[in-house]
Amino acid sequence: MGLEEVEGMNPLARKLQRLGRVSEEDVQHVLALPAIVKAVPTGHYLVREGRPATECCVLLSGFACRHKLAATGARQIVSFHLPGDLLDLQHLLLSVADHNVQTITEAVVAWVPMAAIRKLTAQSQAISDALWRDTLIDASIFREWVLNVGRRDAKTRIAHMLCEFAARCESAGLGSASAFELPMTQEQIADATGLTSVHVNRMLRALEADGAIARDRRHIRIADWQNMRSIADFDPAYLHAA
Amino acid sequence: MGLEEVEGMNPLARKLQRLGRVSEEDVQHVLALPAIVKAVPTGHYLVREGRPATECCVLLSGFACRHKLAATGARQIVSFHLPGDLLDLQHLLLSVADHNVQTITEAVVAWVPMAAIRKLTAQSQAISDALWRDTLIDASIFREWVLNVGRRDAKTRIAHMLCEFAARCESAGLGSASAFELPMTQEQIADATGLTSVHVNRMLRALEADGAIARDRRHIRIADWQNMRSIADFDPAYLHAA
DNA sequence: CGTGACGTTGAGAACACTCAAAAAAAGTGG
DNA sequence: CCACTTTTTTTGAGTGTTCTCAACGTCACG
Repeated sequence: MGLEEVEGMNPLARKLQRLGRVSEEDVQHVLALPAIVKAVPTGHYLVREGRPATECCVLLSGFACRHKLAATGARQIVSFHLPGDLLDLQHLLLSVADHNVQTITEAVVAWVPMAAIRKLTAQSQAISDALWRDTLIDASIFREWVLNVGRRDAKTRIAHMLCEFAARCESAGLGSASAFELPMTQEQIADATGLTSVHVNRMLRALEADGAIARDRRHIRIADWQNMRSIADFDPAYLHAA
Repeated sequence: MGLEEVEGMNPLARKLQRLGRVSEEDVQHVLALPAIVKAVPTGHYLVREGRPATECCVLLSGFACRHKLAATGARQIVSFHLPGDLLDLQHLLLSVADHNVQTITEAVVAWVPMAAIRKLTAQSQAISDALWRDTLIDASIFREWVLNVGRRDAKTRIAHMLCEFAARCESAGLGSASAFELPMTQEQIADATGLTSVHVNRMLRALEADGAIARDRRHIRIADWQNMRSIADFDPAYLHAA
């Protein structure tokens, strides 16, 4: 089964179109890449630190996170991933993985041989640019996370993470930024923000008490987005979405 | 004055050779790029957040840092840069800067028009790969910084920063990793590690008291590198230097 | 209806922060 | 080269945000 046979609007095609001036023909070339599509369960490792990668994993549905471990065993999530995301473009040019990628929900992924992608990037400047641009946007998000974890207090930090997730979901066509479902546990939010799950819990309730968000289970509503932006110190410029 | 006229072994040429299979001819093409070389003082801004960038800045001598500001005014340094580093390759494909770049010492920089670089990357796959690879390594370092700031305690965090800086200096040919000069103030170390300068001072003295490092002003000696690696939780794999 | 994962709450401890001030070093100008 | 200023480093005392440990509640699922 190939990428072009994925049901519904292909999230990868959508993402490519967002990334730049990629022609319809180029998108077709990408979707024609040889791929093995698989359904994987929650918690499944897609990339392992220290392992060489010869295939590129595309997330077609579900959510994933990228994480690293400290010597103490503490885990730091360095990014979350949505349908359409290319999960290891790094390995197009870096031979060994420096982090793990793991699903946080059930997911459907496509495995594409690196060699096939390299061939395509050599042929099409537009595709090469789009993929490079994608890795640059990832890097921009990492920079923002360094700031988030390094210089914001717990409440702001969590609010920022929520804003970013909401904005990215909306821009990926997964629904509205003002009402969405969180796929991650509070412990995963903790690992992403450099806090403990206990403190994440307290701060989520504090955000709720402040009226910044409304919660029902994992469902989040942001009634006043301008207010939330200000509480979260969130300026979406770093997402380079436009 | 062009890049090829820089005195001594050109740090950019050295870096390109480290980045991949770039032929002597390709290196010459890079050095032949039109460039305006300038000496700039300490604290000079090379890139400003929010500004579009049409030129790429190459650091030829001296040191620089990349930083972002939180709404509270707190500053987070997200990376340090050494001679040979390309300071805004991001802007090859992202039109607006999402962070600042500022010198932390006197420096000499070369300004190269983006258009000229784009032309070169379109012509040579090897150069394009080398530059893309450089941005991917930057991203890997950002990921490590998220972990460093998010999940390591203050002493480990500072030790890690020192190890990284030492390793990068050595690999850039600026001297030995076991004895080097720090170009940054303790306040800048604080901004890079998400701490206060007061606490950085205490932790540096603690590292000294532990025998992990020896200091004289900004000069650092690491007698037992294996010990320091272990204290710092430092594994250089993420630098993808090999 | 049991079991395990996830979320919630409380009490006490700790790591890092704030404020403040002095000492040392590095620039600056006469 | 010395007096002066500014920046950087160092030290102390008290505070607070976040952590740790521990327990209990709740929900999903078999």
